[in-house]
Amino acid sequence: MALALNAENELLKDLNEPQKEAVLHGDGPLLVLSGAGSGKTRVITRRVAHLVRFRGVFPWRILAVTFTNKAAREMRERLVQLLGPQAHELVVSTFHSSSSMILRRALKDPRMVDHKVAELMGLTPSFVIYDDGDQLQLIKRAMREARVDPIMQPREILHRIDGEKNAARLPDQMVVDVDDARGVVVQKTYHAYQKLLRAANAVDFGDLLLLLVALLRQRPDVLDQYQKRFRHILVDEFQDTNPVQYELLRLLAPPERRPNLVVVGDDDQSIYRWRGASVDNILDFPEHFPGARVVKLEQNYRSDQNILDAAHAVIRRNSRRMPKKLWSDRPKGENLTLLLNRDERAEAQEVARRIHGLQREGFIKYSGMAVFYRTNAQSRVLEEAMRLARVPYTLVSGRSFYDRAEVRDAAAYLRLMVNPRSDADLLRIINTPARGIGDTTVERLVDFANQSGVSLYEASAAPERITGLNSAAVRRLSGFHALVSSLHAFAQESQDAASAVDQMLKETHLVESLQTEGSDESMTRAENLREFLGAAQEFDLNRAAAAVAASTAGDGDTAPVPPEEADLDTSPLTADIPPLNAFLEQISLVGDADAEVGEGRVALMTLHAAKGLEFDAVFITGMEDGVFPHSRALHGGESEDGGEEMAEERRLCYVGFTRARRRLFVSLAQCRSLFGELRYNPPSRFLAEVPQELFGIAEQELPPAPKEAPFTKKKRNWADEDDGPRVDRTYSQAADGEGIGGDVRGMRVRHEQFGMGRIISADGQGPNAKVTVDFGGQVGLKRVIARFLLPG
DNA sequence: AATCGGCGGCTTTTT
DNA sequence: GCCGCCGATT
Repeated sequence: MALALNAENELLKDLNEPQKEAVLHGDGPLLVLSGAGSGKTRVITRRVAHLVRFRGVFPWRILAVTFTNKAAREMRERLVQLLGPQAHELVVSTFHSSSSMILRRALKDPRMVDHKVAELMGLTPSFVIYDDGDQLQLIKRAMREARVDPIMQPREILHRIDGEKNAARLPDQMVVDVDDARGVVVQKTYHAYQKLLRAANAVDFGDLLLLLVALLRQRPDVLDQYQKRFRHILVDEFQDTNPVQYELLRLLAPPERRPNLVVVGDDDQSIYRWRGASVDNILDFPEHFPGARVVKLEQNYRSDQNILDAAHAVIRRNSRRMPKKLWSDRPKGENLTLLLNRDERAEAQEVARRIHGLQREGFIKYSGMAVFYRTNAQSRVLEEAMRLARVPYTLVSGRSFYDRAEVRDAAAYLRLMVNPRSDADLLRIINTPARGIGDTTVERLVDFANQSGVSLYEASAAPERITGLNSAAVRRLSGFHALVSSLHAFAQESQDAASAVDQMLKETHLVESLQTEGSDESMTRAENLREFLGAAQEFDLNRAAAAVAASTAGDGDTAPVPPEEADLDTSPLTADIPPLNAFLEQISLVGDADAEVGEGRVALMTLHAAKGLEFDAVFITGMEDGVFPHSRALHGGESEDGGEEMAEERRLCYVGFTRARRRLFVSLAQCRSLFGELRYNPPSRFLAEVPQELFGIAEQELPPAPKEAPFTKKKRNWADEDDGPRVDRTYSQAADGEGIGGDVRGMRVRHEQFGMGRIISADGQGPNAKVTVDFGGQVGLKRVIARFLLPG
C-alpha cells in the first residue's frame, strides 16, 4: 500500500492545486477551463493514468478524443510512458477516426445486416472516405443529376452542405424557406449528393459523425453497447467541438446520468467557428450538464509576463468569455518588438534579419523560432526572403505528401481495390496511366451506368452493351475492368497493406509510365510512389507492433468486469479492420503524420496551424487591419453574427501571442500588394490594444511608402548584403500616381526579353498599366506591361 | 489527347 | 498575382 501511495504521489507530484483537482476529480461531469500554456495535456494524461492505476478502471473503458491526429499521437505517447503496454488498450483518437471505427464495426455486426437506419443503406464495412476534391466532384455530379439551377458555385454548395452536416442535420432535417431559392438548391443537391455517396459505398468527413449520430439515435441496442463500455470520456480542445460532435458526446454520455465526461478547453482559443465549431458548447457546458464541476487552470508555465500581458490586453476586449486571467511567476522578460516596414518584402527581409540576429546571439535556435501569418498567400514572400537570407525553414502546411497527384492516384487505385463501387476514384484513374480511354468513352460509360443504376465499375463489365462505343473503346474498357477486378480480388486475400500496394503498382504500371516519361519531374513522382510503398510497409510494421503490445497488456490488477457486462466487446476499436482498409483510413484521416517540423529549422505557418505549439521566439507578420484582422471581419458589425468574426480574429491573435515563450515580434508593412494591387492598410487594431510600455521603441525609421510602382525591379540579392539598416531599392522610380507615374515618355527602360528601349506612350493605372516602348532594331515597337520594365 | 490561354476567384481548413 | 477550371485549338 505504501508503495502504491508513493506511486500515486509520483503521478501527482509536479501538479499545481487546480491541476490535481482535475486529475483526482471523482465521478460526474467536469469542465476544465485551461488557459494557454497551463498544462492541459498533462492534466488529461495524468487523469487517465490515475484512473487506470489507482481507481481500477479498465483501460478499454476510457475514450479520449482530440481533434487532430497529432494531438492524439502525442497523448498516446505520453500515456505509454505513464502506463506501459496497457496504454494500447485505451481508445485515444480523433472524433473522426473513432466514429469511423465504430461505424465499420456496426456495419459488420450481424445484428445490423438488416439495419433499419436509412442513412446507412448501401454502406459496407469497407466504405471509403472521400476528401475535399472528391466531394467537389460529387457535388458537381449531384447538381447535374438533381437538375438544380446553377445559381450557386459548387464550392459554396459544398460549404453549405458541410455546414448542415456539422449542425447534425440530414437533408430532410434542413430548414429551408420555400422562397429561399438558394436554400432549395442546397437541399436538392444535398439529397442527390448523399445518394451518390451511398451508391459509391463512400462517406465524407461530415458523414462519419453524422451517420454515427443517426445510427446511435435509431439503434438503442448499439448505443447501449457503447454507453456501457465507455465509462470515462475525455475531450481535448473542447472549444472546437461542433454541434454533431457535441451531440455524439451527449449520446454516449447522457447529461441526466451524471456521466464521467471530462472536457478540457479554452473559450479564448476557439478559432474554428467558421468550420462549424461552436463556442457555446464550452460556455454552456455547466448548464447542459447539471452538477458539472468547473476547474480553472490559470497558471501559465510557458510565457514571460510581458507576453501574457499583451495577450490579455487583446483578448479582454471580447465580451462573452469565461472570466479568467492567466498569470505566471516567470519574470517580466524582454519587451515585445514592433517591426515597422515599408512593404511586405521589406517585412520579410527584416524578419529574416532578426532571425539571424537571434540565432547569432546564441540563446535561441532556429528550431525555437516561428513566423506566423494570417493567410497562406503571405508565405511566398517570407519563403523567398528566408531562402535569400539562407535561413533554414520549413513551411508547415497540412498534408503535403498525400496531396500530390501521383500519390492520390495510387490511393485512388487502392480505394478501388477495396471498394470498386467508388466512382470518384474510378473516374480519377480510368485513364491514368493513359490507356486510351478518352472523355467521350467515359461520358458514355457514365450515361450507361446512370441509366442502369449501377456503378461505373459494374457498367464497365459489359462494355459491348454501351451504345456508341467503337470496338477499340470496348476493348480498352474491358481491359480496364479486368485490371480493377484482378486488383479487387487480390485485396480480398491480402494480409498486409504493403503487398497490396506492391501488387497495385505492378499491375497498373504507374511507376514505369512515369519513368518512361523521363523528365526530372516525373522521376520525382516515381520516387514518391516508391515512398508510398515505403509508407505502407511502415504501416504494417507499426500495426504488428501495436498488436503485440495489446496482447501482452490486459493482465493488470484492475477490478473485474461485472457479470451482467460479461459479453461487452472490450477489444480495441481497430480490431478486425483489414490492413489495407486500415491503411487507407490512415491516409484519409491522418494524412502525412511524419512530415514533422524539420529539426534545426524555423517554422513558417498560418496562425491557425500554430495552435497547440510553442516557440521561444515568435514573429507575427502582417499586423495590419485588413490582413490581420482579416478584411472579412472588418465590416462585421452589421453582419448577421454581430461582430463574432472580429471576436474570432481577436482570439486568433491571442493564440498567436501565447505561442511565444520569450520573444514576441509583431510586424507590419505600410503597404503591401494584395491581389496584385498595392494596398495601404492601417496598423492592426490589435496593436493599439497592447499597452505601449510593453514595447521597446519601434526600432526602425519608417521610410516613405511608395505610391505607385511603375517599375518593379528584379529581386535584390539581400543575402549578399550586410546586416545594416537598409533602404530597399525596389521602388527607386517612385511615381506620383498620375497615369502610370507622371510623364514617362522618353524614359529609357530595359525589358528582360526585348532589351533596352525608350517609352513612346503610356496608358492605364496601377499594376497593369501598359506602355508602348520602342526597342529599336528588329524588335521595334511593343506594348508591354509597365511592371515588367526595369529602369534602363 | 494533350496543351494553351482566357477568366474568375480569392481567409483560415484540425478531419 | 497566382491558381485552377473550362473551352477551344492542334
